[in-house]
This record gives sequence, C-alpha cells and structure tokens, in this order.
Amino acid sequence: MGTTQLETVPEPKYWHLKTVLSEALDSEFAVGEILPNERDLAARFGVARATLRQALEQLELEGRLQRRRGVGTTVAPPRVGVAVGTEQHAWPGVSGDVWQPADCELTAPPAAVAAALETAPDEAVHTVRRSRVSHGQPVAAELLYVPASSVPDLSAIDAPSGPARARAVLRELHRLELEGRDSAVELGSARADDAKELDRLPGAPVLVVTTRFLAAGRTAALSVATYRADTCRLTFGDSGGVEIHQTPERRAS
Amino acid sequence: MGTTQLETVPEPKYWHLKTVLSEALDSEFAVGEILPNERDLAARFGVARATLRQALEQLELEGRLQRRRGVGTTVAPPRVGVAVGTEQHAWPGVSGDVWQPADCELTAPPAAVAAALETAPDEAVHTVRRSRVSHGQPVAAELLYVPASSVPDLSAIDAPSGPARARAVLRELHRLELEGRDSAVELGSARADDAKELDRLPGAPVLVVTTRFLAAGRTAALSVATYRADTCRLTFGDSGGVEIHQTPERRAS
DNA sequence: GAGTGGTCTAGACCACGCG
DNA sequence: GCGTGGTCTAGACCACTCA
Repeated sequence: MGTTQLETVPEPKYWHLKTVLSEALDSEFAVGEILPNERDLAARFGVARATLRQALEQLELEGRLQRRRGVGTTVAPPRVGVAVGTEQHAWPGVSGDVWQPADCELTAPPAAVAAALETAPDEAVHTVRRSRVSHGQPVAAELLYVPASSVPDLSAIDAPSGPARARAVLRELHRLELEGRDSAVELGSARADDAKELDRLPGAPVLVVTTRFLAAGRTAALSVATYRADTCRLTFGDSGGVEIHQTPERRAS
Repeated sequence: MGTTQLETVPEPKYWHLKTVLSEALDSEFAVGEILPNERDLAARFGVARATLRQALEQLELEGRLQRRRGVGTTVAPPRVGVAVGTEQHAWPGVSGDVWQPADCELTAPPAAVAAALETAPDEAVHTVRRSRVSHGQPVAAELLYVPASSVPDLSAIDAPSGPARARAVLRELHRLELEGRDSAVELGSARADDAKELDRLPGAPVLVVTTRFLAAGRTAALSVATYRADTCRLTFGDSGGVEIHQTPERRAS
C-alpha cells in the first residue's frame, strides 16, 4: 500500500474509541446530556457493539459516563468528594455525621470480620447497617460490627432491631474512650445487597473502606464501608481534599 | 413443567460462575497455582469464552486472580498493604521513604494540575517521576509537581534532568516548613506510560491518590500517585491498617 | 511454533424503565 | 409495547511468552 505507516504497534480499537469519545464528551456534551444509544454509536464508529461497550465501560469506570438499563447513557457530573479520614479520633455515629442508621441485628459475623475483631468465630456481634447519601444520591453502604463485649451495658429495653436499636448501639459505643483508628482502601465489586442500596448492578466497582476503631487496647468496632467507585472521590486529611478530575494522556513536550 | 421454580430472578451466568470459581479458589487452589486456560475452563462450564472471561475479569478486579498474556491465569496472593496516609506531616522523599526517584523535567503541567497548584497554565513546574516497589513488585507510579517558586534556590549546577535532579528538587523542597497535607483517592484507569511501569496493560484499574502539600499558606507541591488496584490495599491512619480480604456474600442468618 | 490471554465481530435474546 | 442497556454465543485473528 502507498499509505504511510501510522503505528508500528496499533492501539486497540476500543482504546482509540475511548479517547475519541472522551474528547467529544469534553467539547460537545453537557453534564446530564443523553448520548446516542449503543447500536447507533457502534454503527457510527464502524465497530461492533461489544467493542463500543468496552470503551463505554472504561469511561464509566472513570466516572465520565453513567449508564442505566432501560434509560440510556448520560454524561456524568464530576465525582463528589466524600470525607473519609477526617475526625481522626471520632467514633462513628457522633452527632452531625453523615451516616443514616438503617438496621441492626445480632449475628455471627463473617469469618474474616471475626478474625479482625479477635472474637471467637461464633461469637455474636451487633451488625449495624448504615447508608450514606451525598447530593441526594446514595454513595455508600456500611456494615459496622460491634462486639457485644464493647457495649456491655446495652439496654435490653431498647428495640431488638431496626434504626432505634442501631442508634442505641452507637450511643453505648461512644461511652468508650477512642484511642485511635486506622483505615484501608481497596477496590472491590458490589455484593448484591450493597448494589441494590447503591442503585447499581451487582458487581459494580466499589471502593471498600475498612476502618478499625481502637479502644481499651483492642478493636472495639470494625466498619466496612462500600462506596460507589464511579461517582465518589474519597478525601482524607486536614482539609477538603484535592480536586483533579481528569489526568489527560500526557502530551508530547 | 413439573420442575420447581428455582429463581424468580435468575442471576447472570457470569455472576454464578464467579461465585463457583471463587469457592474453588478458596478450597482447591494454592497461591501462584496456574488455572486451566480460558478455552478449557469455558468448555468445562459449558459457556462461551466471553462469558467465562467476564467472570475472570471480576475476580481479577477483586485481586483474586492475575492474568498474563502469553503465560496464563494464576491465583493471586493477598493484596499487599501499602501505607499512604502515615507521616501526616512529612514531605515526600524524606530519608527512608519507599519511593525511588526516576526522573525530573521542567515542563508546563496539565491544565488540571496548574489549576490545583494555582499557577499560571503556562508556568513551568518541576515534574518529578518516582516509582514505588513493594515485595519486589512495582505497585505505584507517581508524578510529583513542584512549582519553580517552591524551590527558588535550586542550584543550576545540579544535573538538568534524571534521578539526581529529582533528588535535588526534593532536597530543596524539604527546606520549607510543611504545614499540612490532604489526599484524595479515586478509581481510574492506567495511562499507557503508567501501565508500562506497573507491568499492566493500558486501561488497567488503578487507585489514583492525589496529595496536596501545603507550605507558606499555599500548595507547595502536588503528587498524583497511581497504584495498581488489583494488588494494592492502601492503608491510612495510626498503625498498619486492617486486613480483610474477602467479604463473602452474606449468608442467610 | 505452540499455547496463552487480548481484541473483535455479528448476531441473538433478556431485563428494565417509561410512556 | 418500545427502546434502552445487559447478557450470551461461536466463532476469528492478534500479541505476547517461552521452550
């Protein structure tokens, strides 16, 4: 062929497609705007629908797009920053925090949780379910595990389950002196129950924040919070957190 | 039909497949062991290869598997915890830290970085490239942006680029008094250059940690660190961080 | 060169939201 | 009922690693 060789190592179609779409999103679409449907887009770019979907999936992972079955694909707003590491020495559920207690039950925790709590595998712990909403959207679901031994004076009078019970457990927890907390963040995929609460499909990418609360020389409570990875930016530290959305492909200097 | 209705809402095949594989990984495979290849696995489960791959992709996202083109699919070791938020008031690059300076050049930063640094869009900043290795594996690549105004006394004698230059910039930076730092974590996909350094394919899921270093009432430096999401668990806080790998699907109580 | 995972195709059907 | 995205199939070829 007489054409010049463009690339010795041609990049995959979906990768190129993603770049093209990304630039189009920057210049030609407004937040909330609905994109053409996948079949039309695929035809327009001359690729199979599966290939187009691979590009869309990446853009969704990066928080640029939002896709909803039965509705369509829309341009996502910038990720919301949610504070996670502030109040270095505050218990969960102190007044003014952003979590909404949803439920509480006394059950044997998953083995991994029991190990982290250093409780016997069959020892029951209070499992508080809470949810977090930001800007009117659900952003996180949490399971807070509180060993019964951390809240020995929990009144049997209180409701045996439900939000009231959850608040009672938190109230008792606050009577301990918090000595410290440490957290870890990792990537996961949403379990079915979390996905439902987060308004996503099962398996959606989530940021799992595991926090251990230390009191009386031991782990007094353990929180496993599941944040929507597509819409959230977790902020730690002194103030609000840095706001950098896109780090574009490096330009030639 | 005479058969009993098993599920009103049948879960997708790949989701069920993922569960089955996950349990098999727990019970029948050791870390590092090689799985059968995708074509065999797909045949064994009676699904198309694309469907099997959907399940493998999720397991890889969760850090359970590691796939390498030309080699095969192996059982991944537990994620390594990498400390990110400790030394709340330490500059990057103080002695004993885990980053390896790789390069440094003086360029105009991406627009988003210039905005966060509050510098003019065309003002040149020192861009230090560093890499982080843990347990013999590359885990992160970082770009550290240092405005020239933060290191006014940088000697022109030092090498104009390369690791030595990077160390010189860091050394100058340490002469400022650090007033605080804040970070944000979000999900991203690896750019081509980062992917290469992290030994992954472009687009691989990464955790992007953006840290702003405050001194003299302004942002003295900005770090954008890209961690492999499949192999890393980012730890913050007082001590080591919590170790919970799998949070299995909730059992019926 | 053999075998692996990565990309891509052109279809089909399903589950969901909405009018 | 219609249009959307989500799942699934059965193939093909490519890029890479390693013996």
